[in-house]
Amino acid sequence: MHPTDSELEILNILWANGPNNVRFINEKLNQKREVGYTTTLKIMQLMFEKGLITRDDSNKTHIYKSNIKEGKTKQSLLQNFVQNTFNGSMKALVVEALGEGSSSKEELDEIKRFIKSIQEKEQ
Amino acid sequence: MHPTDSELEILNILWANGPNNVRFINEKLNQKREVGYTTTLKIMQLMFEKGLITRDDSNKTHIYKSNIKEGKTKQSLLQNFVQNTFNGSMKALVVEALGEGSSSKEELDEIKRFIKSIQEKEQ
DNA sequence: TTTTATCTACGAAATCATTCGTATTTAATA
DNA sequence: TATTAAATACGAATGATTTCGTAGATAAAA
Repeated sequence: MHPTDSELEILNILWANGPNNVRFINEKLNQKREVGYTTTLKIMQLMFEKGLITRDDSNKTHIYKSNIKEGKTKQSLLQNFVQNTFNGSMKALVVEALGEGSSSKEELDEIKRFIKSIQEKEQ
Repeated sequence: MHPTDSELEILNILWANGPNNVRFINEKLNQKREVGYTTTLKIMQLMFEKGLITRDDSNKTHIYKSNIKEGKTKQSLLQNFVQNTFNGSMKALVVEALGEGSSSKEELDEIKRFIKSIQEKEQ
């Protein structure tokens, strides 16, 4: 089950900050863009119904928690994106990713260093 | 302007096969999944209105042609995906892409060879 | 020329994501 | 206790995407 963009935004906040209430999430979201409180609440309620998140409702203020794994989720989203956009070829994606414009020079260097570290590890 | 998933499917066919009519696109789509002819037609008409594709309507059967560049489009989609999913870090994406499960061993090797070729070219 | 096949145009329904207003409940404060 | 503040629940509107049926136009075939 794939989260939508809005749901992913919320999941990212939960993954980075751990379980939290709606107000916290909403404030984090509002650091990026304007969102009404009840909008965030509604989306999180729907996410709860979908099973994307769980909640502790033993207190007035409910505490929400991600119910799906960050790594698995992102890997699945990536898989899906590669399928749709690059006909399933991860290489085509990497070619585009390492091509001009996509990343800063610093990040490119960092990526190359990472690749190198894999290669060394495996030999 | 970002194409939707369905629109991207159609664009991919146009990019790979050049200008074509609705029937051709629809048949290609039906090799993957069942889609009605008028569904494909409608989507392409909307794509035309959005300016994603152009058409030659001098004959009864209209010939449609992509109006956006494959490379630019995919780069932009990738940029967007990286922003939403990996907080803008292309490295985080590559880490996930080269991680286990995402690609076959063969493809991984291919990617590594590609990376190597870049590194050699730049030094 | 009449019939048949093919294509476009168009409208409308179904689904989904997002948004927010209002009502209600609960807790904290005066 | 009475008031205020904060939280949840819920319904409904909006807009976008996808789907397809039907009607009408055009060309090809009989």
